[in-house]
Amino acid sequence: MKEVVAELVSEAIAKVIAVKGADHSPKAVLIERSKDPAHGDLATNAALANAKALGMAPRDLAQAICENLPSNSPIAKTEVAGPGFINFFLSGDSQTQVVREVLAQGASFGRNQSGQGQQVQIEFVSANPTGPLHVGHGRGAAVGDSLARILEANGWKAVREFYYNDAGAQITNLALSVQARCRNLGPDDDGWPEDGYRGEYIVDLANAYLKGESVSANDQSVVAASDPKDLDAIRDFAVAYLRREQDLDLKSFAVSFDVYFLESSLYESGELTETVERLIEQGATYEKDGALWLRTTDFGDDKDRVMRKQDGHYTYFVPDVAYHFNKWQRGFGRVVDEQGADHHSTVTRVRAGLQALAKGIPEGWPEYVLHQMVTVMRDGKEVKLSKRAGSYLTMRDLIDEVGRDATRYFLISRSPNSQLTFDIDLALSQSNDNPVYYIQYAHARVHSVHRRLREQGLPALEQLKAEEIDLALLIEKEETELLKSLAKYPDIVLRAAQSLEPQQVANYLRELAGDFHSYYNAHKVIVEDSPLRAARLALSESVRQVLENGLDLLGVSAPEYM
RNA sequence: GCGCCCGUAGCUCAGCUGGAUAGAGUAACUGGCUUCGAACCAGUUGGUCGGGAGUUCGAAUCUCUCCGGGCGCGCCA
Repeated sequence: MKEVVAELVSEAIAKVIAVKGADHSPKAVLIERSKDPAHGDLATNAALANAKALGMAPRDLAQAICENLPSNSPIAKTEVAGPGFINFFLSGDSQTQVVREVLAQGASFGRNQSGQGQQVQIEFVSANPTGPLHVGHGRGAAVGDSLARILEANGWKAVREFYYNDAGAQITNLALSVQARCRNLGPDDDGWPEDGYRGEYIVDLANAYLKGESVSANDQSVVAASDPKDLDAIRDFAVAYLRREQDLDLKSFAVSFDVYFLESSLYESGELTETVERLIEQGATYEKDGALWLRTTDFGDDKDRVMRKQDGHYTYFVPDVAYHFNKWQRGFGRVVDEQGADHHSTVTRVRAGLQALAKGIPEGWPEYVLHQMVTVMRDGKEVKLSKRAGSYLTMRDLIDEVGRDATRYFLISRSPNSQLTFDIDLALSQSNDNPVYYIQYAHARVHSVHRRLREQGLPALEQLKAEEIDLALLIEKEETELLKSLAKYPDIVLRAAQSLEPQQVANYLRELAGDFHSYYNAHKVIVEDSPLRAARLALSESVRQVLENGLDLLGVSAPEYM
């Protein structure tokens, strides 16, 4: 409807310009939804934006535009207001039409094809297999998975990928820590590896290894060799063990991946050395102080970066570049990396490496969504993040205590750009106050209306023919508000994808649920008057459908009972 | 010192490409269930949108600057 009005206004402006004979190409017409019902349904600032160039007073131009609008259109009435806004009052039909659209389209209402079926890869979580997933990973999981769902709703074909570092120094450190535990050493004993992992989970891991347990993760099965001297065996077992733990956490969060990519595969395939050689060939590197440097300053970095250290090992970002080049070669024209903001310094390096590596890779490829820190509060005090198990800092404990839906909603309802405070006491003691229940309750309420209808032997919505539903009967203030809110949903889906901001969906759903609760308290759906009942039933079911569609984009369930 | 993010009601936060009196939740107070589920609703109180300057018909939103907080700035990953 916005598009229709925008078109009409553009044509009207063109006519005004033609009449005046002015040499002016009008600015793009923006139509927005009015916040205040007194300002109609839609409004435009077109007159304000074009008045100066046409040498007209804004209000006069607004009047002229109104006079040039066709009489036969969805616009029932126009008003010039304030400094020169034009307010549009739509005909009743055009406002209630959204209900028919929702009912006809069902789960696909709000979805669009702007992605044109193209592939987009979303890499997220990508935790190193050196410990359990913590709350920060949880935020990445919630945001990344929701982004994938939102892009899918916009016609993209999303591929979810998890990259894990199973090859670097941190993994050696992990293996040494497990080995030390196998020998009954603690973090404060002599012989404990420097910077070893101190968490209690290392003890469990060591015991499992000594007992010869077998674990499987990502279709690989590893049987523990039980030999404390065999560091390679310990490494393999430890990685598989922790990968399995992480998978269980993610499963309980209802997050799954299409591809697990191993850093070690870049070494095995030779892609890592090929990448380095290619960068050397391209003249993007130089030797200095016994190290190999990449000229990242050519691509906006503030200093060049070491690629290969004096000891011959590559620095961490070299596999990152090789990995992303691999993504490019796999044909992903679009890649979104969801990471913690503490990784933001790698953005410039990875992009610089890719620019140096091959022509044709866009400068802004890959895209990044970096979420800010999650701080955890308990007893009014901040709990410092550490990988120590047995506290609420692990993702799984949080899910067990607060529930999957509440945890996902909480982690997704704020802009990734903002720091997030997860108050454990609040989440535990007052979990009913979590907005997710407010939304789910609205959904369950519509179901309860349907149930009630059945109990009373009244015809269900699906038994009614379209002509038996007269939406013109929806004239209450709360009904008008609901109709407007419903009509917004497709815009929200589009905008959430364009800005890669899932919280826009979360905020919208809270508003829609609030509008429905207000309506529900003010008016009965099941009334004696059967045409009115039919219309209200159709409206309520539309709300339920949109709540379900929106919750699905967040990975949150839409329960029928609570 | 440099880069990125943030600063809106007592607290936690929305605020879409700049728009017409700045919104929720929570806390405090007042009302509303023999009537489709009160995990709800209606209302009251509460704000120099961190400070200042600029651009604009119009700024919480854009620009500059200062202040405050977080993260990152390694031949660690």
